[in-house]
Amino acid sequence: MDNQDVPNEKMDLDEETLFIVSQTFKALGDPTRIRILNLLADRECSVSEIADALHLSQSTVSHQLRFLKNLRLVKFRRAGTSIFYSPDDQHVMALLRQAIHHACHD
Amino acid sequence: MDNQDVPNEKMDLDEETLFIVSQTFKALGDPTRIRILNLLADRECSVSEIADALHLSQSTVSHQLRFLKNLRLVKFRRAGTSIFYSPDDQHVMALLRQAIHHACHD
DNA sequence: TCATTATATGAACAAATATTCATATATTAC
DNA sequence: GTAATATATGAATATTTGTTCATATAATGA
Repeated sequence: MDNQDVPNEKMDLDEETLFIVSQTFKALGDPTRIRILNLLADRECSVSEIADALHLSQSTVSHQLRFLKNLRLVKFRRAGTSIFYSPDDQHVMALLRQAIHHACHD
Repeated sequence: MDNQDVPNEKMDLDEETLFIVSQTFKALGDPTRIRILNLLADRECSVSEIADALHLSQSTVSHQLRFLKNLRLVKFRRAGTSIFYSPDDQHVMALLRQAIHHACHD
């Protein structure tokens, strides 16, 4: 029932693929980033909205958003002095959704 | 086309779920552990087989296997003096397979 | 029992990481 | 222009993490 669309290719991982995959999972391996992405999955948010919603400092949120931005996991748009962030990688968001689903139901 | 089986539940993450999810992704966030799991996805292996196949020291492999074992991501069976490891969490293996697939094809 | 082989483990170390604090940058309103 | 607000950034710090080295444990065969 899981992942009919992902063929079970037996492959050796080349250096680049390995790097991308580990980077991706590393991004999802921190509670703060998970909470941020989970919030953005629900709605686009400004930095201060994220900080307020998750009880985090502005600096912490900004640092983590830079991390996520560098990996192109989030995108942003400016609106006045605010900057609104939203998810930008559906594959990674799917991984997160799946992991949360499994953690909740197993 | 992705993840029809994972409903898009908007949920706040409780502490425990957050911990499980971040632990899971942390496990997948290291190149060495990815290589080990990717190898085990193909075939059951002893510690020394893993070390040989991936050009890692016995100690490194053993330490990482303990890590994966603690999270119940791998299981093992003894055969003489050898111990053979294999995957023990189909959900996590599915996440890995998906991530590799996406990294290769995007 | 003793030697051999395979694996596990603890300590030490270096490298990576997340957060905080202070401050810089940028936009808007006046 | 200046003040106010929102966000970004760099340095410092504490913690976590991955590997190595040395050694311990466990099973086998002579």
